[in-house]
Amino acid sequence: MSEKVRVRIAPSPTGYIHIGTIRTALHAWLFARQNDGVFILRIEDTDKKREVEGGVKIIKDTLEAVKLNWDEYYLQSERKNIHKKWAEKLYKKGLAYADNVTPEEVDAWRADAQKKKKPFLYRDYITDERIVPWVYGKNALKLKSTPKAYKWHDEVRGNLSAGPEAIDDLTLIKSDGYATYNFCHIVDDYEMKISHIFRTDEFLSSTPKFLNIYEALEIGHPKFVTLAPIMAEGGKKKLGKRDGAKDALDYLKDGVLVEAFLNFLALLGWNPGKDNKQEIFTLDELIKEFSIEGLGKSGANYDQKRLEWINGHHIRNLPLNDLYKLSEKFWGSKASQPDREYKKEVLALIQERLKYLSEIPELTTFFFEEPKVTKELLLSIKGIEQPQAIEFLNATLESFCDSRFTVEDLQERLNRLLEDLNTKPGILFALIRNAVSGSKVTPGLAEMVSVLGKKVTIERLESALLILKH
RNA sequence: GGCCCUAUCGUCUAACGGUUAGGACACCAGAUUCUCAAUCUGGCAAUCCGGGUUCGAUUCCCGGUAGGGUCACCA
Repeated sequence: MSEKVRVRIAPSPTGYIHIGTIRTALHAWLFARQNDGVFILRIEDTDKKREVEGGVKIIKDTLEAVKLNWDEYYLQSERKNIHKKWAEKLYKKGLAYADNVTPEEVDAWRADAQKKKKPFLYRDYITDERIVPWVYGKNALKLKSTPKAYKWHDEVRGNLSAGPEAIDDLTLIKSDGYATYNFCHIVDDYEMKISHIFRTDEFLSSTPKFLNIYEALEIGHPKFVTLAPIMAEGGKKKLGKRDGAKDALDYLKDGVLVEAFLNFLALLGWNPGKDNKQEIFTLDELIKEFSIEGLGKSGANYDQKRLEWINGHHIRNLPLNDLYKLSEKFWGSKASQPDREYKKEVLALIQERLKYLSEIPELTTFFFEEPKVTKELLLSIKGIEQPQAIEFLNATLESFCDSRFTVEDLQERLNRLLEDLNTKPGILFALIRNAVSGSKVTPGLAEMVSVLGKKVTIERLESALLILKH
């Protein structure tokens, strides 16, 4: 009784892909991979007016970038004749019709319904006199609906139902010959033997209309897996492009790791259950743990802070070499000359501080260029005066001169300086930090100085002394 | 407005009639012989409201309320 799992993601090429689409795709993909099933990419490009140039490529590039590989690919517009064939079947059976109603008239009907505070149902307004022969490519074909109540099951929402008032005459084939989504997704899902439809909330209320079409077509339907919507941050609205839903690719450009991104999205509306409190998942773990039972019914807010936390975890969990590979396009222009070994050492120092790879330049500037050190900065440490600062830096210089610049050796010398100078790390270390980096925020002092190297460190200490003396 | 869906800490969520309502993010405090992080420890903090059913409701039912969705020759 175990039918082959075949799922699809069906985006339309209308621009960039936002995280809601990726989340739906991810859940479907995880389900397919877990069950040794098939993940299908079907481009829903039957609305030629809304289609944007390069839209298909954007979809493919985005899915590839987030590692959601597909096993089969279809362009819906190429299936025009198949949709036509199924539509003709309905037409011949008298279950579909064309009419001579103008768009203006429909608008007027709609306005009328609105005025009467009633839902607009086409079937309430259309009359037999308006029916005309259907000419493919010339006029539109509509379903002659059969109003009735429906009960159905949703894998996430449970048992659902709707009354006959939810049923209406949907357009099946547009006058340009292309099928509408409402019609062709049903035909295509059937022909492609889709087992589960992963989709979001917005299709819930049209499900009875779809059931009406399935029935007219005399075919069964896949299982419905209706995901909760993703809500805009802080807001109570469904997250959409207009609410600032970002291009999924933007996250990657900001240095969100793909695995972190998928980890974050997978957890939006899904959790591994009561016995598993895991929050950080690798992709393989997600495939293993994912389950339809773990999907939630209520809308989830998109939480940037949570994404940052998850991304930080994934960054820290990465072996240095892997992180370096991923980091390559994030280094600033000033870091172009130095060799990769040096950059790796720098990276190791900031690995546990990174939330986004895009933070690399700002955290590492002083490793690659002369810092701007000012007298004010050097004397900004409370509890230190100019003469003392000069004394401290001189002592440090003297001590560092014959150091081998290993972290251990430097740490020892720093500790000895604390004793010799009878001061606290909060003062001495801060002074050296400022002198060497021009920054108040850096990695650990000994580690940082070790990576900077003897030559650079000595130079910077000397130049800081000069600044102080003026 | 009709219809459909949803409702637990600020946020993501666990609980499938019996728990001191658990975890995580965020926030706050402390620890980590230096800053910022990271890490560890501790703290703050929730069942939308009103009725039922039941010995017992976060959980089941009904009604409110709130939010979302939908009512296209868009998907």
